[in-house]
Amino acid sequence: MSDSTSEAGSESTSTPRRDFIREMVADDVATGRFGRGPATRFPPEPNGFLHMGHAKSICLNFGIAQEFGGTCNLRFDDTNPATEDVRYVEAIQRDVQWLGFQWDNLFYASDYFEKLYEIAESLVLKGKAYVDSQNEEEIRAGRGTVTSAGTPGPYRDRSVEENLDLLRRMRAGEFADGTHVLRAKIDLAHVNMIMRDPLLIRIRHAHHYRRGNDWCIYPLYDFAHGLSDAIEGITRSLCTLEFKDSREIYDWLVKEAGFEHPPTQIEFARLELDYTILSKRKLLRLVNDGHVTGWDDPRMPTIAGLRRRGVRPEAIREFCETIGVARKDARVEIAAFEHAVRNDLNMEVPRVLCVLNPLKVVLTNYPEGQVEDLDAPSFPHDVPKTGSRSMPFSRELYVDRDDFMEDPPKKFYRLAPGKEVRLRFGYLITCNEVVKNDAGDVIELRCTYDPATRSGQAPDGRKVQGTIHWVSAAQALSCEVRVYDRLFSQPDPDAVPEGQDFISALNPQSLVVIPDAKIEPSVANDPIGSRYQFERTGYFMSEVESSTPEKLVFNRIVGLRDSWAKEVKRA
RNA sequence: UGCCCCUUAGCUCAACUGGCAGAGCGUCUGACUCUGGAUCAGAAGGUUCCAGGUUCGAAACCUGGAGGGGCAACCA
Repeated sequence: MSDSTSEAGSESTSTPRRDFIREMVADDVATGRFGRGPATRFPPEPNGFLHMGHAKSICLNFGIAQEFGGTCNLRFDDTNPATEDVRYVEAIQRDVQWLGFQWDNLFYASDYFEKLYEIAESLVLKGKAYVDSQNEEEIRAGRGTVTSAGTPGPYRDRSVEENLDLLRRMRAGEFADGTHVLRAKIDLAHVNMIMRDPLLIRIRHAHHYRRGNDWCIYPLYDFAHGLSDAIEGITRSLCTLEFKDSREIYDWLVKEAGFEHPPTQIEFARLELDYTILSKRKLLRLVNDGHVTGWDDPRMPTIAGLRRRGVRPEAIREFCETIGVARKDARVEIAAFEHAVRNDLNMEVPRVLCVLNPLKVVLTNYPEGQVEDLDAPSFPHDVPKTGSRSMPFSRELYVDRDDFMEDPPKKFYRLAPGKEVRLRFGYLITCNEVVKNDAGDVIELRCTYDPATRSGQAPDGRKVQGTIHWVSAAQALSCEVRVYDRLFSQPDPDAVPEGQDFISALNPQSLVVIPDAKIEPSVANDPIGSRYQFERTGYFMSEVESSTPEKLVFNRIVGLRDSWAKEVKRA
């Protein structure tokens, strides 16, 4: 952010490191090469929900506009009637805004169809484009291969008049799908396959979600994209690496169309994240095949999913900043994202105690019927926030089953027969007796508390290693907790054995529902959607769709780092 | 097999036009002594893929090699 420059003398020690794209934009500003301010755009196709990969692009495009006083448009690249839907354009707008960005203009490539058509005619007139009437297979065959040149088809040298006539009749709807296409006339032997007379326009008698049935010739990506950028006065068109080879046709088209100071394409590496998948096509399959509950399933890497899970936009922006932008394919560890999420939440959300897997504890020497209120600060000492709540304490409590072992290994600092632990914000207790049912399951612990240790400290100075969380049985609220974990069980979900696909890599444990957890009563009247750290467990948010005042439901946003689990794994 | 891109710490990545190779995660140690897990501090960790060359100086530029990726959709 902008720290004040008024601070004395210190040479800009905090000049932010710039990536290669920002360097270029800074240079554009310095040299005035475009004759206009920096202008970027975020151009999603409305055929799915936005995900983390888009978040990277959004932060880049909108971020550059903010930092350099430029503009950033939201443009829907809606040139394929088969896949697009208003529902997606609405979701995309909501997600961009939720991330904290506002576009300068909202545009649709489908509004440029007429303009694009005019450009197409002008290319025909210049002899730079022709109508090809070969079928798909013939065109493919005529393109050659990466190592051999293509061969001209029989329609390549049609006259300008014939091309123009055919193009007009294509537009008028006289021809069936696939009978003709408009192609740029460039070079069938070009080393760049994309330049071998790329297809510009195809016939599609289909319903377009915005144009209805009034338009039947649809521009292909390469034709529409650069020219749309140029029409909007974009200066730098930021896209991912796989479009590298498209840059040549991009430049060719904006030049042939006669744009002054046309935009220039810059490519950066697309984001890949461990243990998840960032491909709209594959995410759509998860949705359609019912592997998740929808695009906003909290396990999805979509913006909507992360929002529902409880992640804040600040964390996503912070993450995008830390991963940077470069020209090398980057696979980022999901741990880095989880770190950003914790880092954000740590400074923001209050701590509460929630027992996920309740085990009853009876304090045999605590007066029956007595309830005392313990004061519990909501934030640890190093979070600069204040506030506290009171926690009822009584003879019957719940602690977490994980915090008790009947036959503990060494270095287990929690409850075990004969062992003493500290109850967070409360007394030291010692376990004296383990009660089991007929099946041999532990159903209750009978303990004694030390009345002199209300502060958590023993007056005699004895050390107690473990501190565990707890709730008072009578006052605790029952709640449902949905423990979300990684969607896939391996870092690269596509790296599966022959014959299988990413579906087989799904993590069967990605959602574990705990129907009856016990949470301290202080949260009872908090608004739905409140976030907390459940101490020693993780960060949680009350589920917006499912929580009711009668029955709270919590999503686990992210767990805490767990060194004991690591210790266990090591053993 | 043609063209293009990439190769830097254990891992994932930075390093503007050649000028002391840096982060995050992970690991280890310490502090806070009421979160075993938060947070903070410190440490360890490098033949910049290899071989040559240019230069006072190369991760960066040049040549060759090795390994990985992209491109031959009427998708974007």
